[in-house]
Amino acid sequence: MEMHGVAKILEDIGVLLELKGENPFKSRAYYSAARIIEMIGEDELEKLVREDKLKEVKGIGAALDEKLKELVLTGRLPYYEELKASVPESLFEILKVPGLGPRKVSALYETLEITTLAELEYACRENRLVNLKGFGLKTQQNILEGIEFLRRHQGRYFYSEARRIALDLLEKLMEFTAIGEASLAGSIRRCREIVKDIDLVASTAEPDQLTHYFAELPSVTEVTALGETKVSVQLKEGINADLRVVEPNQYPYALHHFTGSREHNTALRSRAKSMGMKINEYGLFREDELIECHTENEFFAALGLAFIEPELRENSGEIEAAEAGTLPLLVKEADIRGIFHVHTTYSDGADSLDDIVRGCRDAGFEYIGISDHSQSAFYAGGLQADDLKRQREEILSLCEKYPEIAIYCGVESDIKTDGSLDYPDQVLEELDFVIASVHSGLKMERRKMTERVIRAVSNPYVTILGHPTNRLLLGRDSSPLDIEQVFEAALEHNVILELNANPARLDLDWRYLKKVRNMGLLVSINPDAHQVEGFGDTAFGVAIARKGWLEAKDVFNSRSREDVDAYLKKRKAKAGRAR
DNA sequence: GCCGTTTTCGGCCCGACTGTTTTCAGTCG
Repeated sequence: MEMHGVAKILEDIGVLLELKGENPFKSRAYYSAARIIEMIGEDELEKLVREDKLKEVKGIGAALDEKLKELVLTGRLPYYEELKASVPESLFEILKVPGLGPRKVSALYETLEITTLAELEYACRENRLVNLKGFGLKTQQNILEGIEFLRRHQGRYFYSEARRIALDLLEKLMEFTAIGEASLAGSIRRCREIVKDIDLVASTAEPDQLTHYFAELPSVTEVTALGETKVSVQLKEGINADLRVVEPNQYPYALHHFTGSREHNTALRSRAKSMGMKINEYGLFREDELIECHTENEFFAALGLAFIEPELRENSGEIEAAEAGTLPLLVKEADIRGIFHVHTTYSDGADSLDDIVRGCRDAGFEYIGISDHSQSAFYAGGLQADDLKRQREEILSLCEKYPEIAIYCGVESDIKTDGSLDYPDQVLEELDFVIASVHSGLKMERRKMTERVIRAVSNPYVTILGHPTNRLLLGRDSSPLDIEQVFEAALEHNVILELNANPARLDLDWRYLKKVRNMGLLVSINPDAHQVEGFGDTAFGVAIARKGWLEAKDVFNSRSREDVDAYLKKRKAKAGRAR
């Protein structure tokens, strides 16, 4: 049973219980368990089940323990199947309509027997919602707009894109004359790889003017809510943005509150309560007395905690670590000293080798690793052994031309379906490094795919495993793969794992990184750049690395030129002996 | 359904906004 399968099932049960009007706290218990399973991972879950230790996990009680055991051991859960059979599956689609929650969806189902988006749209057009208790003309209109919104955008955006739009908004916000402080908040501030909307927090002495100023910005196409402290708008890019406005002395509390995550906030509030305090977006209180904090730093301190970086606020151990003083010193963009995984016009890159090297030097990096596609990658103009030789000669001359930067000659070799690489050893041994990546045959059976990747990782010439799961965000699921086994093999064979920083990949997922770090594996944050501008993607990789608790010492390309030189030479010598 | 240094029962984080109501339920974050 797949980990994300288990988490998804628990999540579904939560929704189904809500639809059936069950005790909302019961649903919450399932949602919370889904989160827990997501974080602990597949291996760990199975281990806990086999050792009968699942019940010791906070948030898993007797009932969930039993259900999870059944699910993991048999791959089935009749409780879930029966629950699911009692409610039309298409109701899940309807739940995605903004403004429709389980109660309303349930009412639509019970009274009008609406089960699909199409039926709902039809019922709205036939004016059937107007006289329904709890509904009205306005709700009906909102639902119609919501359906259209869903069809246009699935309501999900890449972090890179949403962040760019959000920063533009923030800039506009700062132009308001009476602005105090303002910041990005929400999932963008936490660096989630996919976001649904933009959250902003601002302080001002003139809240009324600010909310109207925001609602009237030129990029706003629709105002969906406008209150005294909150504005919700839709932007021309399709994405929604929420602004929360507070008084200057409330700012740090509000910033924390609207940064979330919900799970982090809930956990922190419980902690505050147990310490005799109360948290809301306007402050931290003991009795009714405000505990004064001027920054988020002071806010955490008042709760007996070290400052928790926004990226870590997912309630996955950060509060405990902040209490114990064991939070990681997260890697920063400035720690990145060189770049691997860069394509040139030799294969499918847009810039010449010379331009790429110069661009990398000008960006202030100490080294660059060139890795064009290998010969099987026809679609990308992969290099024959002769082309590689020619490229190597050009690199040697560029080394003389640009002595400030080390240029490593490598390749991104396809991993063929049997797990072998795309060149014979005599070709590979000439190179400074090799990135091995799967590019085709993505839908193999799980066991075969795992064997394939492990065989590649076991090849002594492989330095880095490229985009390990092959997922495309919002486009393609990860390849079926026993990733834990791949990690073990990488550790055994001293292979670095790529964190591919392309905003559509961000592969490895941050949820794996803490485990990777604890295993002692090295990660290389690679832009997979196809032009000079592509180096900028490295920042997205750093954001994900931070989210995965990585420190500079866990990141290969935060090492100095001398250290990387030594590492690659040693690795190469070892490969030669292994043959 | 979970949890307990007040508790094995009775709580469970907290508040804004909208639309439907005429005091509040539902949704959202």
